[in-house]
Amino acid sequence: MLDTKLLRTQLEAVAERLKTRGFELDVEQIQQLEAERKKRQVEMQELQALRNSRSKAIGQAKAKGEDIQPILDEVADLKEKLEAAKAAEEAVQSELEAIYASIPNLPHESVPVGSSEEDNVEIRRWGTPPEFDFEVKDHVDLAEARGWYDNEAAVKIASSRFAVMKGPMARLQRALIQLMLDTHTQTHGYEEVYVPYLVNQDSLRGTGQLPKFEADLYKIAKHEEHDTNDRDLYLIPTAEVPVTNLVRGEILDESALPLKMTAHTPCFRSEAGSYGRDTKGLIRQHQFEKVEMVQVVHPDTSYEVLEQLTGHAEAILQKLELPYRVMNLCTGDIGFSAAKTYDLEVWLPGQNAYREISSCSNFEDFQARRLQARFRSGEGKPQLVHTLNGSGLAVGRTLVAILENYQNADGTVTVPEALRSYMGGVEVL
RNA sequence: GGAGACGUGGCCGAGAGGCUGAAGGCGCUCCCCUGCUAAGGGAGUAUGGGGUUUGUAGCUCCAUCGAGGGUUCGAAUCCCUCCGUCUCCGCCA
Repeated sequence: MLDTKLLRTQLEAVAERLKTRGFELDVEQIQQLEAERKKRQVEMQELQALRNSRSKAIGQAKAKGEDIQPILDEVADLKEKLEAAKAAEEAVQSELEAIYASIPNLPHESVPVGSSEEDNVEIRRWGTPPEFDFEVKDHVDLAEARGWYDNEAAVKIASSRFAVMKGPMARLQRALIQLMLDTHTQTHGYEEVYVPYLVNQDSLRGTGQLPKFEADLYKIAKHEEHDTNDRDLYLIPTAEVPVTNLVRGEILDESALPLKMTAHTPCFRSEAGSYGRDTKGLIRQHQFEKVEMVQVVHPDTSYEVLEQLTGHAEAILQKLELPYRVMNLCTGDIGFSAAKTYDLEVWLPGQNAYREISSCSNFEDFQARRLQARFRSGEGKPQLVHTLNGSGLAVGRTLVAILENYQNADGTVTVPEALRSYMGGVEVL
């Protein structure tokens, strides 16, 4: 959520910047509602003040043994008036809140202006795509040929876009998770955390998945359908949700910053609206593994930290010697809550293309405001923190990248050096 | 899953319809006293929002005693629902 003060005082400028990401803000409507809000709120509060003072007077009169009937007569219709004023105020307020909750974050000035992924700017490349003197297979053909990947079985026990993996491939995925977690904890200074895979609505609101993106989430109905669903839980679409929500409602001591956390979790996405894209293989699944990095930092440092965090994700690709490039997402392509995002795209020989494998974002105080995640420095007022996160990395896609980049003519796969200790020393699968 | 107890500020803990945004204690901050240490005295110490102000400060109003509803002129206090914690029993990895 954006700062309401900013929305009140610099609405035009905000609308102007939001335009760069293709978002049209109805300035006039907001101004109207704000004026209405102000009026209603003052009305309501004045009535409340009157009620409070009269009620107090009744108490005092009673204590002195005086007749309270005159005061009671005076406030006879106050209750009804107050209720009406309250209802009016709440109506405007919730209308405004709904609008504010749907406004995306303002892009940082270093974000290139553009309308689609075509306009993303390549920052750097690392590594060279390997050359093969045989016809390369994609990860599906390769893994199916070895009996490692069984799409039919997944469809049978669940549905399409789920995976069944066996033997060395399943183990390779586990090895990747271990490598990533060990690297982030041992050399990048993150604390490993274990978190719930089901979360409540407050958590999803805190990180911005709700109210706008409910359709992308799997919901677990806890009660009968006719029951209220406030307490329904959702499968996490990313570890970002439970991990970032650890600081929801907290006032941290400045010395506790930065908070650096990493977690491996499965992620669940219903991917409504993406049918027809990446239907084959592991690229786009309803369930996939991811190692996530989350940082909660002092506002002054967040852009510096974004560079570091991106570097931490890159370090994994470098360890695995997978060629990749770093993209600065343009205003039209960054996510709802992000002020700036770098995507890491890994080279996939099977597709002859770079594909997203990590997304590293600075949310500034956009998430923190809704989370009410703050810190206090000295005597000062609590101040909102900045939050960041990045995949480090999407494990399923890393698995794809390894199979495809390390494939051999005979259908075997060489194990990257960095993974061998996690694979019992095996060099070739 | 069953039965009971409970949920108050940074922490402990009183309060049982009005003078309570909340006694007292601990902690913390500042000031005074003190040769050092120890001790003592005083003051302060929640969060969000609105109005006023170009903005800050200030002033002022509103809200918040697990959450949400209700009763009442008035609720931390009474009633209901939910969430959570503890104890005992049951079950389970």
